[in-house]
Amino acid sequence: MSVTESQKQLIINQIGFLFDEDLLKDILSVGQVKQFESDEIIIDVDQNIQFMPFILDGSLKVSREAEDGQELLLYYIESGETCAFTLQCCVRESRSEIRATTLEQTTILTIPIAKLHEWMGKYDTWRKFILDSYHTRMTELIETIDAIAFLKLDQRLENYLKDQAKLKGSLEIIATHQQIAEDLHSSRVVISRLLKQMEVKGLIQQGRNKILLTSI
Amino acid sequence: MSVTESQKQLIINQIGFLFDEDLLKDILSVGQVKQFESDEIIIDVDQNIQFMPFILDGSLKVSREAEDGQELLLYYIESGETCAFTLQCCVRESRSEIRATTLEQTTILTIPIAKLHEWMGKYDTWRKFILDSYHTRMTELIETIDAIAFLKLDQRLENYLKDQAKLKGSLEIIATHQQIAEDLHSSRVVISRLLKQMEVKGLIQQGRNKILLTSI
DNA sequence: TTTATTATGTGACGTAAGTCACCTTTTTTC
DNA sequence: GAAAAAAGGTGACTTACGTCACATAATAAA
Repeated sequence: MSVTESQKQLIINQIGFLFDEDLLKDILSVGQVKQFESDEIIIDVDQNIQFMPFILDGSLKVSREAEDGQELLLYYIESGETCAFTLQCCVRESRSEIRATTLEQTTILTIPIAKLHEWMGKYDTWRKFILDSYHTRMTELIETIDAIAFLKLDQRLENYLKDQAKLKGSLEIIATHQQIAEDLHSSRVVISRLLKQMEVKGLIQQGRNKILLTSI
Repeated sequence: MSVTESQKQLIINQIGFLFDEDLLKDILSVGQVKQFESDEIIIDVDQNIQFMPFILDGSLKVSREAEDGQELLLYYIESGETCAFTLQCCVRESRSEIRATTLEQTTILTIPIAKLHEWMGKYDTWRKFILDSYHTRMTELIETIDAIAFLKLDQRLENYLKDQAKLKGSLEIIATHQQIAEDLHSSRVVISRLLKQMEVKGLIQQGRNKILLTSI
């Protein structure tokens, strides 16, 4: 057995409902469960991807890097989801175009890429899952485009804070102004100013390294 | 026969190489070829999609609309390609999140959505094509995000003009400043100014409703 | 030909956001 | 506890871009 009994239960709880029995058996027999700390890079730009990751617990952020090293947040991946970009990298044996970083302690189930292709021909629930994953990501990318193109920074910042709170399941967000600025592709000074405005309006309370959402 | 002999040849030339023989036979037996004029809306936001489109000749632009009616260009679809968004709309029976408009006289092969699912289980070359389509579109969406987030408007305009020229296969671009402004989600006045700058620099020549790329 | 309509040019001005400089406060390190 | 590092606050300034107002040129309609 490549997974322990308790890991098996976790897998069944988190992603079991997505697949039929036979496929679940296959997943349990070839999958491996790995633990990552916060802020670890799981997949990096230009890296060759060897496995497909399922998030069992925790969360990832997926971001893009410009030539000058500037970063931009694309979307988050939460429990029960996977990274659609991995799929094609495997099929095409191409390199990653994005970076995936853990946001907290995260448990990931990894599937060797050889299996992905095999299951596409074999399991209907697998095909549905893969197509769903792609579609979810595309929709989120479009939402990202909408936000950058149509919203002003103060509104994007507010959305960002709400997203973070939802993701972590807490109204207290642990982050420096610098980190937020990088995610939103802005500068520390600007973010500091906007956060101060929000504080004056009574939307948040600030402490060193943390922001508390008061009136959401 | 739902397609004529000459249409059959067009299909084989444009997309035949993608699929194996049996699948191509299926495509020829259920597909229908339709002609569209320039600037026709093929798929609109919130519309229910009944078919999957293959571009045999011509091109489409895919765009997004904000609440206030502002538009933003997402990407282009050229000969031999399809719209990945359609795929999932079919599977999920959800509504379109985007708008697809013809850029010129365009010939499209339509496949009834019922077949898509069937072929996913049946043909390996079909699965590969679908995954490839998704991946291409995601990559293009990311490039769009890169452009909006990292580039200034003058650079985006230059890229836009080059893309248009490539797409139409001509260095003369037929468009008003207003149309360009809408695609780039900017304003007419700003585009006029930037184009004038490019003209002064000797990059382009301008006429009413047209722009000629001189030094590319 | 005269009149409307559409496309483009341009100055003046407003605003969001980025940059720079420098400061204070909090935390870490020695 | 002193020194260094990290985080955050703030005024002054710049820049890209948008908006408004109005002028001119080209084309279509009457």
